[in-house]
Amino acid sequence: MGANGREPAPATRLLAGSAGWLLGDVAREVTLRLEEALRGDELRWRDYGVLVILESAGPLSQQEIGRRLAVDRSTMVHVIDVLEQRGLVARGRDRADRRAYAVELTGAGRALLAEVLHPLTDAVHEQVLGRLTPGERRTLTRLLARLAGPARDA
Amino acid sequence: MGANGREPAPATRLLAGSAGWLLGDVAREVTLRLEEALRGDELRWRDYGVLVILESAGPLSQQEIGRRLAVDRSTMVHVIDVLEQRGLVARGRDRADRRAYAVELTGAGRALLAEVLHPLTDAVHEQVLGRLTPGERRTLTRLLARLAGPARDA
DNA sequence: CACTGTCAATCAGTTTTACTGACGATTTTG
DNA sequence: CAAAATCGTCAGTAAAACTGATTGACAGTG
Repeated sequence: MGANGREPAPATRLLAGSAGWLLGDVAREVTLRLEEALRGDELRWRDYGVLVILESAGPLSQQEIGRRLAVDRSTMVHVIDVLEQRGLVARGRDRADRRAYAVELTGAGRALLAEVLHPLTDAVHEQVLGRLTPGERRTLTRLLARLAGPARDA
Repeated sequence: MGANGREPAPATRLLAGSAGWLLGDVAREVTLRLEEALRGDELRWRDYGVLVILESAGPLSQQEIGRRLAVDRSTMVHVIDVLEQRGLVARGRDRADRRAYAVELTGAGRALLAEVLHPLTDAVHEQVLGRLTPGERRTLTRLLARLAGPARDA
């Protein structure tokens, strides 16, 4: 898994009024919990990410998936290999560009997401975000969406 | 550095109203930019994390630092080795428990933080958080602080 | 005080993981 | 059409992290 084994403590306490550090702390915690929740299904955070992206965006090339997850193209080869062997995704050919695959979710992949993975990860998010009221949560989501938005200079 | 080389795109667009995913996206971007900014000083994100923690919390054992960063104790050995060789931290002995080190910042470490690293990372945070108004930024910080707070069940 | 169990740091060895550079096939550009 | 760029792949390499064992220190037991 991650590293330590035990529950992580925040990296900053006093200082660090900086939202950046807090962001890192919270994200690290979410990632650790997510990895733990997914371990039973022999999936890593990144595998789940691939499935979620395909679910929301439809068929994509391996590189495009990797770009969205900040994963190298050569690494994506093996990631998709495994998911394909487990029948969760399929490598179709992109008609417009025969160099690229059009990786897409299979029915089994879609079903696993709906019946197992989403409930699992929703629970994790609930654990972490549970301290906020629904209104606060909406506010947080809105602010983060602004930050995650497109093209922030270069 | 991270992986891809180029600018990362958000992992989720449509779906994913879930704050958890957005959090991951934004944190990933901050991390990538931070790594890039620190590369000139031959430091990784984690090294900077060690220095920041020591600056704000005072001398700590290697394990405690690792726990706060979710880094394994055996990995911390080498991390501190390098920082010590560069004269940024010093391994003192913990008087109360002579099994543990009391790792602390040196003057050089403190100076590097103040004169180089903090300005560098502040700039990164500014790039990413720049889309928010000061008021929104305060709100975000407050919400994240609640999430990063102590003891969220087990 | 000898004895047992625990814990911090370390180290050697192993495993995992990620990147590099090159390649064929294909597309795009000039 | 020739040249440059792109997608996926793979072999080799480099780096990073974990495992288990060891040493010295601490805490509690009888």
